[in-house]
Amino acid sequence: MNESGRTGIGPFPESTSYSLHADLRPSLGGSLGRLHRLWRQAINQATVPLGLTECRWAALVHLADLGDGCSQQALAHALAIEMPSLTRTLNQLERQGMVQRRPGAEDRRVHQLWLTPAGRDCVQQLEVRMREVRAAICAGMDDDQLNQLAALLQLMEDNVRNHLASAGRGGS
Amino acid sequence: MNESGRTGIGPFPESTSYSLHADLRPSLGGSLGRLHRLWRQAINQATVPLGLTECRWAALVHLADLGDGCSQQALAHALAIEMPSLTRTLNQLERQGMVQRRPGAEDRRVHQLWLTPAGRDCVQQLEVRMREVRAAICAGMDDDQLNQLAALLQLMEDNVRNHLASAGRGGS
DNA sequence: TCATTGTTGTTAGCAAGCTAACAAAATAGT
DNA sequence: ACTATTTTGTTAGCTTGCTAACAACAATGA
Repeated sequence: MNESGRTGIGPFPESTSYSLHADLRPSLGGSLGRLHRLWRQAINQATVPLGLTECRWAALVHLADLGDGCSQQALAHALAIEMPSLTRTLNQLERQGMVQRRPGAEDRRVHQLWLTPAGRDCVQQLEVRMREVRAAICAGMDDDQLNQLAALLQLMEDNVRNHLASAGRGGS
Repeated sequence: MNESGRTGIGPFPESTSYSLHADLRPSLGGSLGRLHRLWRQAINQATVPLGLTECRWAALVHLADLGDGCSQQALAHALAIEMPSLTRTLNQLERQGMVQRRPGAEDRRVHQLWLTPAGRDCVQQLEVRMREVRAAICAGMDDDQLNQLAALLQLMEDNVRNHLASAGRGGS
């Protein structure tokens, strides 16, 4: 079962040396992607027993955060995904009895979202498990480093959004 | 067209305040996912004119890095994706005339991978464009910060891999 | 009032990750 | 030498991101 004793996965040398602005190979984006995939895998491992996958637990947790009665639009924005992706996820969650869509009283276009008691239960369990995974993943990092990481990620996110916006309007 | 003048996308307050280890809401993983999606979007914008999408340009660039003649196994590992995902990507690249599979001389199971001249051309253009995107995204960050970021990402990646390994063996 | 435009959500279908199950070749064990 | 296991790659089919096109409702304006 591949017991090579290294941190890495296979029998390959871990050629993950990052370089500076100047001479870099294009690995930072790749690093992000890898970490994201691995993280998802870890959370899936912890949440599959609850009958949830990444997009479903993420939707539940963010919904709990936004509060009952919020629109799908708002939830999609919080998750930074597009509406059709959310539609599908909510269909699944509704079928599982975690979430309810109710027609909006004011504006009959919107579907207001409500956590069911089962959904609320689930969120509680989720938070416990996610805290565990996160603790494991952030092992060896102190609060300072976490804050720096968060700040850098935020800065980069802002930068990409700006870049996308300007390039989208005809900046080549 | 939603010109609210903020960095964010919509008319929503940007509630992205990160907290410390202790009291956090589970947003760091989400932040990673968002950044990864946005980054991909930016690169896609720049590389679609070349007839490439994320997984294809990533494969090309890593193949160029590993050198001609490497196995699919090795490339899959470098990309941190599974073999079936790579198989599909390589089928596309082969159809596009960027890459060639050749039967391995020593071990007839392996397919050795070779960049065609067209593929090599493409990699060169890719590197230029990716450098641009990357420069935009890393605006306002100095080498120190980039190094710290890379180190933190690497640490977290190692942590996840360890966590996955131990949880996989029954550490749950 | 009635037509035009914008917003919310849906359906349909593509992209690219994954696991499971397999064939073919190499390697190990008896 | 012959069987059993491991490794490499493939196919099939699921998940969850996306865009495009649409229906239903709201808001705006002649």
